Amino acid sequence: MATESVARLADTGHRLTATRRAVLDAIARSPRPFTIEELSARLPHIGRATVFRTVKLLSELELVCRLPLEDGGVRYQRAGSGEHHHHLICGGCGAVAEFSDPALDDAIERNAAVAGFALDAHSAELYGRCASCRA
Amino acid sequence: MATESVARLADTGHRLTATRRAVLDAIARSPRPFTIEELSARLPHIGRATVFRTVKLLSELELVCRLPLEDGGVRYQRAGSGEHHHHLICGGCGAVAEFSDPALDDAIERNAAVAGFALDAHSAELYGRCASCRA
DNA sequence: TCTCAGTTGGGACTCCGTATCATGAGGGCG
DNA sequence: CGCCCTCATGATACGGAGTCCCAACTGAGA
Repeated sequence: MATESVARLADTGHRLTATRRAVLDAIARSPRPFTIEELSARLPHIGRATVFRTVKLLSELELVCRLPLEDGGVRYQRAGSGEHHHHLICGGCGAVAEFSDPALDDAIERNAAVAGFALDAHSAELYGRCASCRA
Repeated sequence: MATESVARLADTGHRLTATRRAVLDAIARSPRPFTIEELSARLPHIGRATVFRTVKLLSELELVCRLPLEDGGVRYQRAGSGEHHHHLICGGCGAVAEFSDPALDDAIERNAAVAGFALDAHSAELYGRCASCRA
């Protein structure tokens, strides 16, 4: 499961340490978005600083994605396809659905162009209640 | 300049204290988005906790809006029209342009509906370089 | 196997924001 | 106009999140 991640690390000139494999593995078996503290708790033999460093590295490599929550907190999730996407975050159960929508990206680019901005990045997070939490 | 803000405070059952007027005034004369620390530095006779509390209150009343930055930091800005809008944030000079776009909001709502989400809120921030920083 | 740059652990530290609680001051009411 | 209750304030302690530091360790290329 983490094989592409391992390859990505190697390709970008990073070492494949036992620690990094353990972190990748823990992330791979996370059914839902996790906090650093949760991840760290599941890896008691790994230093907290290292968990932070590793997740930061993985998010730079786009192997995990950062989810800013409505309350200002942050969770992480392993990146689905590696494709550009946005998130729907359920305030009830914490589930996260990903979606991509060219129309949304077009709208974003059009507005940047109108304002004369050269776009580097953007974020779009939708907060609500998923279908099962609504029931 | 802060007259509508003053009215809004009174309307929502909050007191018009000298401290709050001072904070509103400092915000009103902020030419660009500010951090709490910057605001606090300009109001040396006002406690830091009070500045935090006041800005939080004003953002709940939608008199100021919260700008999550690309690097994870946060700045605030007095709310332009009070209308729903999104932000274009320049990584060069820190300028912030606001825009509203029904097409963008439609795309957001459509995606939430497709996923079966009841939407509470959303955020969309665009990061880039403004026209003058590109020159 | 040797070697060294990259990695790790863990504790100290910074930053941002909140909680606590005694004191002070709006503003409705008489 | 002045009282009084409630809300607001300030100082400080506190808490969580993330980073820094540095000595010890370990991949992986030669």
